[in-house]
Amino acid sequence: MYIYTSAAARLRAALCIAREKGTSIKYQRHNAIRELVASSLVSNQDELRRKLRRRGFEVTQATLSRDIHELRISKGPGGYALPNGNGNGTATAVEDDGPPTVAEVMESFGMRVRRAMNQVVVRTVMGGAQPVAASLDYEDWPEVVGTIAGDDTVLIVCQDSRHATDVESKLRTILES
Amino acid sequence: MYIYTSAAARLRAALCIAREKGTSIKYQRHNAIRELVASSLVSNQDELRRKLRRRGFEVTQATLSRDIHELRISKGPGGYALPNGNGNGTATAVEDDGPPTVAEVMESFGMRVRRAMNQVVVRTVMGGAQPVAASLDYEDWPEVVGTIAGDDTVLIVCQDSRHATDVESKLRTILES
DNA sequence: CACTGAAATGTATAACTATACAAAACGCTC
DNA sequence: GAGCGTTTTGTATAGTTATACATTTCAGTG
Repeated sequence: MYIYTSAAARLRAALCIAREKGTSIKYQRHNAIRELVASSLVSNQDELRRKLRRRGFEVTQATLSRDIHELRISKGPGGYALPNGNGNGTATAVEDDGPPTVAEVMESFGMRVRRAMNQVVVRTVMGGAQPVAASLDYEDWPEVVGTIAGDDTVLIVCQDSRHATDVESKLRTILES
Repeated sequence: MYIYTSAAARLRAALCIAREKGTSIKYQRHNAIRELVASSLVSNQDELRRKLRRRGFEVTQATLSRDIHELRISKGPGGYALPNGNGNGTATAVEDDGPPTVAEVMESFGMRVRRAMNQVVVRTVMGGAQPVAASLDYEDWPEVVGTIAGDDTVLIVCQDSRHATDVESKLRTILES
């Protein structure tokens, strides 16, 4: 069973927006899928479902199977991929209001979260560390003393172990949605 | 149950040919798969299995799943497809034996190893930090929570001080050997 | 040749994806 | 709002792919 009430509410709200903008909710979801597939590793449809849920799209695996077919997305050794080469042309029309949130970039790039003492280490897809660190810096979490990012790893330094544990669980919640 | 006798006979015959040509039967099958995938529509692994059987290769779906993985073939709306664009160039020397080991890169680049609390800092020659960190990530040592690399310094975050000491000594051993 | 470790394969099944069908939501017209 | 054809979605399940484990084959070595 799913949480029908909140889902229904969310759907209605989303539909309201959709009508105002003249775009269907399905079309918006397709754009979100393209974005996720292009910028992060998506290994199966259930993973995609969880990532979409964090963005407000709550659908079942069956719907995603249909979406993927309609978008002509293919699956290979590196997870799902946009159609051949120019898979971007249609990917536009993505509104970005200000810097992305930690939740957003973690959904897109985050892979693993681990803690050691007062530090938290986040593994991301290649090139994902900088955006994650930037969003953390921007949101300015009180537990976080500072961040350092390489190519696919972010080191988050916290006040102490307890705060690190808090940060770890917050990030892990986002990731596991 | 399958017809073991004829299968066995065919295998032996094929192996005989294989030896003469100096190529393994698996390699021959891989080439046949590439050819079929490139020139005809293959929608699933069972179809591929039947097509291969006509060419004298009698294997199960499981083996084909492994072959497809090794050949880095992807599946999309148009059936299976060879890897990215130049699907042919790779025809030879497919299996590379992965990234270099930590030992190899440390011998090449490593200069000094020091520890502080649960962290280990490795100094390398200029530009050596990334390869060292990459090999550490690849080998996925259990004591290591994560790594971050600059130009000539790698920071290795470990579970705790004890693990960091272990890592320190392992790296130092490589360096001094 | 017997033994040994590595590589390749088959079997059985878990994991994942596609689809038939039914229900709901939509966009119309009246 | 009621009626009606179309579109979208969920449910249940069939279809497809990946993988743990066991077995067989292969290449060396003593």
